Amino acid sequence: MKPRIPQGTRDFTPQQIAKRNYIFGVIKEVYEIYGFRPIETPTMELLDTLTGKYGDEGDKLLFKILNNGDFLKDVKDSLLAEKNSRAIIPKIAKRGLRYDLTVPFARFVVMNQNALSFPFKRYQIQPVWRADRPQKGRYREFYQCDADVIGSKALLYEAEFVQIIDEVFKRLNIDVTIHINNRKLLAGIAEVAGIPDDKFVDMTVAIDKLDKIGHQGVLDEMIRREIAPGAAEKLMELLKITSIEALAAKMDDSGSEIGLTGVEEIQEIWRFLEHSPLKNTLNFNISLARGLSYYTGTIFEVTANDVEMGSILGGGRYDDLTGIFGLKNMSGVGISFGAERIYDIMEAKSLFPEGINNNIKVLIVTFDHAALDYGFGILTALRKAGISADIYPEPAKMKKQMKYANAREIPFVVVIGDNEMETGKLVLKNMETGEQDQLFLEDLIKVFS
RNA sequence: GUAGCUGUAGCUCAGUUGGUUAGAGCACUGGUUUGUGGUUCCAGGGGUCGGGGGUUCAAAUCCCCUCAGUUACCCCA
Repeated sequence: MKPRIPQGTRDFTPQQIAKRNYIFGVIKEVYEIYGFRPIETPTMELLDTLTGKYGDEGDKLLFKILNNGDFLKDVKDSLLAEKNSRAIIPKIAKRGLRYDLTVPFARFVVMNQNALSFPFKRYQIQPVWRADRPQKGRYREFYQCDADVIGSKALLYEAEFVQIIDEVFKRLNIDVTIHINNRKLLAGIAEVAGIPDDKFVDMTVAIDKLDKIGHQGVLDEMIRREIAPGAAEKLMELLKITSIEALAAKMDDSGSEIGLTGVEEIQEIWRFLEHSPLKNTLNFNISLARGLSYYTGTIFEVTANDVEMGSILGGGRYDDLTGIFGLKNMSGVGISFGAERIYDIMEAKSLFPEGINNNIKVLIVTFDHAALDYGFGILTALRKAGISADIYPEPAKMKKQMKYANAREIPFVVVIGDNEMETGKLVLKNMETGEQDQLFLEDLIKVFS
């Protein structure tokens, strides 16, 4: 049987795990400094919880879990004969794998509201699953690193997230641009341009591609999406305004209340950050839209400078995420780091620091069975002293044991034979320099402590 | 869902206009050395050339179907 893994999934070697944990570690540390606490939710949710939250496209990308037992027993023959998968799925699958961490979080908040105090700040680093077509930087199983604060409309939290983003990428040594926009401002622009509400989503999908396909491309895309050419052209004119002040004036002139609110929100975030300099650039970007339909206010996105790569973080404010689960008036704002893409960037630019691969310190090699017995005692003493150590499990040829130490990138080897057992002085070899020392056990322990 | 590219040893890949017994490097095993690896030398095992069908005296190579991987679009982290 040929070993395989499902499409879009990956194995991780110890070296890769070390690097991933480094990224997760930095993100966690910063989240905790800003007062976020970790939660975890189950891998699977009830399908009811997930369906309808990500649009039709999202529903198709949900992994469903087949019910246990005789799952076809109660399905009517007529339904089976129809071959309508959509209708049959709820009958044979009541659970699905989580698609993101935000919807499970909303459910969590509603279910645990008595145990939480608001504003509630949580972070969550767990894998999610999407039955998407994999491609570069996109997988069917991947980790999200979310932080959200729920139960407050304060724009101070938006400012905090900007600081968090800045701090994380500063620590990871990646130069980024933090793009920020506001859904209300987009609504205002749509209003001024005369784009009807039912075309708003089409509009945002189109203008989100501005960087990629240019002005003409966006215009074509909007017309393809049946937005009136006149309105589309007016919108393109508005998109050319890049300063917040000019947009504020425009919204004021046109009497767009919602647009004005959007501008004011952005300006308030800027005020919070005025006296706290950032390392990275914070960029107001009118063409930033993001697909997710539940955002209602601020929208964030981060791109790495000097690297061809999609966004490495997304986020925003949503006013009514928990409403669907029966808890009204819970405004929240959150972000999600794209750990996989961050990993790829750091790998490509060799940004992982030395020494994050926490390997064992020393390997004991022996010449014969007597030495192996003796060596096992030494090994135990080292481990009791808290030193990460290993022994080659048999007195194989020196060459083989050394090769093994080398392949595992173990920095030191202790050699044990007749001489060492007689004198009690152990040979410690530095595998990098080739230098050797003779030490008693207690001195050996000191070297590694 | 649509389109392009790729499937040859455990891994990375060569294999010419179809032509004898399909190769290399790494990895693995054994020997050489015999108290020292990364950096001696020698030998060895391991392949239904993704699968099926077709053309041909002859197919890894050409054609068709199929499966898988991958990249791009849609959408998204």
